[in-house]
Amino acid sequence: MGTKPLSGTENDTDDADLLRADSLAREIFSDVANKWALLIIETIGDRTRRFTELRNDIEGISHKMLTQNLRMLERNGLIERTVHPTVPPRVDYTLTEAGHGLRATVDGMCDWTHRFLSHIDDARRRFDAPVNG
Amino acid sequence: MGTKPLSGTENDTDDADLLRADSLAREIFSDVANKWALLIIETIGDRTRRFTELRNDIEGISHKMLTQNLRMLERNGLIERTVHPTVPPRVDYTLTEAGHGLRATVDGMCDWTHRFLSHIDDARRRFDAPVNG
DNA sequence: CTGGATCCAGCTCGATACTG
DNA sequence: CAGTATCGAGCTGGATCCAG
Repeated sequence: MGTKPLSGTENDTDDADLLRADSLAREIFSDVANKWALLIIETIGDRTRRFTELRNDIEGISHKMLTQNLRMLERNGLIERTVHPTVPPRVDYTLTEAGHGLRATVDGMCDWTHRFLSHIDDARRRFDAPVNG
Repeated sequence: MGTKPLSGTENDTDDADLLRADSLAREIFSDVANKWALLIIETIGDRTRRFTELRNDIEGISHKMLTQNLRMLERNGLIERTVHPTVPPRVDYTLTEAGHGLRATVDGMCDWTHRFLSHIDDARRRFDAPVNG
């Protein structure tokens, strides 16, 4: 709301148009539309999570990818990083308001994934079917 | 529906859990959570689009990436590919029901991007601020 | 524990050429 | 127009080491 006209009459690609027209929007979209970023956002959720917790909970993510994406998300103001000056160090990550907003859409995507899971599985099998004669 | 328990009591990462527990879900998520796939879904929208139209409308996408992602989306049953046996050939792409479902969530992400655009821009500037003394 | 830096194998992607 | 195949530069990402 606010800046966006949102005609809604017959323009069926308004959102995509905005991504096309605005290079900053496109840049943000590119940052955010990757599996590690979305998985991190989703995994933090409502909680306060520590680096190692995330590392353990996100299967397959490497130290480097986690660090890198965490920095990127922090830079974009999607997560907040709190350093506790203890020893050993303790660093907490939480979602910001913007982060929670994104999380809502990722929730939708997770939901979608599970709704169409078997449908997609079928489609794959059909597509991958041997070209037997 | 069906296979998903969905407690809803205090589990704040149920969606992420499902992505973690189910390797197929994770695989689908990984396929779909990339910028080109989402941009293609969003650009097709409600319309019937041709290869070259998509190529022209999605700024920065290469012939190869478009082909590759189109195949992947078709394999997952998210888009339908229709070949018209004319000359020159004409191939139409439309979203399937599953594709439209995904599109809805991408719409949400586009919307989010624009809602938090200036917020994110600010956060970036703060983060990138020169470490002047 | 957190995280920066480096090394390098492997994959990604763009360019190009070729088919129907 | 749509699509496949190939090649090579460059980026990605995992492993590892070091530091606070």
